[in-house]
Parts: sequence; structure tokens; C-alpha cells
Amino acid sequence: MGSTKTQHFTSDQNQVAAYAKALAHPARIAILQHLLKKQNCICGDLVGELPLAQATVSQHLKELKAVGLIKGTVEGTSVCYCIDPQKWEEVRDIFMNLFSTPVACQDNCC
Amino acid sequence: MGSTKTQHFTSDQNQVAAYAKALAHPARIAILQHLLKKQNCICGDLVGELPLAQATVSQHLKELKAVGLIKGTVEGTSVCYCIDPQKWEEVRDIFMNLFSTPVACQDNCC
DNA sequence: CTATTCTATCGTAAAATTACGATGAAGCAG
DNA sequence: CTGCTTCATCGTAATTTTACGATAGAATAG
Repeated sequence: MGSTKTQHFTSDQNQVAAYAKALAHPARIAILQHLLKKQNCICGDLVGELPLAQATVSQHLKELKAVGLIKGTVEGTSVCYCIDPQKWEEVRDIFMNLFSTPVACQDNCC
Repeated sequence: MGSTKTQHFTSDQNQVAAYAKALAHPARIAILQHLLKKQNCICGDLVGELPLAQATVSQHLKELKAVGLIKGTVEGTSVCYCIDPQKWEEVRDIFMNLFSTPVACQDNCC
């Protein structure tokens, strides 16, 4: 036990959950907000901006990269991270799709 | 270690992360999708629909209730769960707000 | 070449999550 | 009252997540 029973759910449900999991940490939200704002996609100075150790930031970046929300490009000694615009839209659409479903059960219901 | 350093992030970031965490499991997505669809807000037959033990479903329902996405009303021996329409909109807006931010760094950037 | 900088990865510890059986509490049926 | 159904909670185990120091690798600076 302890491991999620992924096989028993639809790929749709697993997909939404996987992207939600990527967003399920304030540090990763902070990273994304930072990458959204900066015109010149910042690199390792993310470590300076966040209240976390370098290894921890690197780990969060890895998770965001794993779901494809960001991509990293080596630039000399440092690495430049950017949001993948296509993926960003895709994930937005996936969440929109979930939230656009009208709530069948309204106030009078319960 | 192992615990998220919540204090060091903005309440905005923590809020998004908290809602994302609530959505970060396929079973909870399945529950929400089910509650969205059903006109008569179903109750404990969620347990029948999901490939999980009753105790586990109850635990997932508790988490969704904790963030306010659903509410439960006792109806005799059973409990009726519904999506909270206000909260549902609120959370949708929060995610929309995040995803509506234009991506500053475009393709040519890295 | 050597030193320095930047970042990824390893190893590890603490905590949180996921899952389930067992048990308890609350309401209904008889 | 007794039994049955429904659901929440407790206790527990397996797994995953979060976090950090230490270390390694790669590129630049001198």
C-alpha cells in the first residue's frame, strides 16, 4: 500500500492528476510564476529567489521538466529554464475542460 | 525535513498549491467527475464506482471536503456529497488566473 | 592546467500520502 | 431492543514526497 492504484483509473483521470501533482507545491508555483514573468528566461538565479537549497530547487525543476511544463537549455556553465508554451496551453486546456463542466447538482440538491 | 516550507511562500502560491494537491490524485478526479455528472448528487455508491476500499474513498472525500470543493449532507443512514458550486468557480478562477498569464519567454528565447 | 562556478545527482532523514482492515457511531427495519 | 446498513475514524504498513549536505561533472576564468 501507499502507492496510487493508477491502473484502475482512466488515462484522462491520471493525466489531470499528474499535472495537478506537478502544481501541488508552492515552490513549483513560485518557479512557474517566475518563469512566466521574466522576459529573459532566468536560469540558476531561481535558487537565489527561493527559500530552498540548490539541490531542492533542482529537484523541483526536474519534476516540472518531467511533466513537460518547462524545458532547460544549457548555456555555458548555467542552464536556462523556460516554460514550454505549447505544453502550458495544453495543460490549461485540460484544467479548463475539467472546470468547464457544469455542476449538475445545484444548491437545492442536498 | 519532508515537510513543505509553507511559511516561506506567498499565500497565493500556497493556495494554488493546496487546490492542486486536492486534484493530484486520480481517485479524487474520478469523484469530482462523478459528482459533476450526476443530477441527483450520489452518496455512498461512490464506493461502488471506485476501485478502492470504503475507508480509502472516505479518506479522499475528506480531503476534498477539507479544501471546500465538496460538501456532505447526512440523509438518514447515508451521506449525500455535492460539489460546492461557489467554491468550484473560485478554484476554476484561481487556476485560470495562473494559466492566463502570458508566457513572456517564447520559442526564440532559449 | 588549476581554480571557480553552476547545476545535477546521490544518499539519507523526516514527513506526508495512499491504502486497507477493523472498529465505532448513527440511523433505520423488524 | 436487536440486527443491519452506511459511513467515519483509528491503527498500521508501504510508498512517495520534501529537503538538504555532499559530491560529481561540465564549462569558464585565470
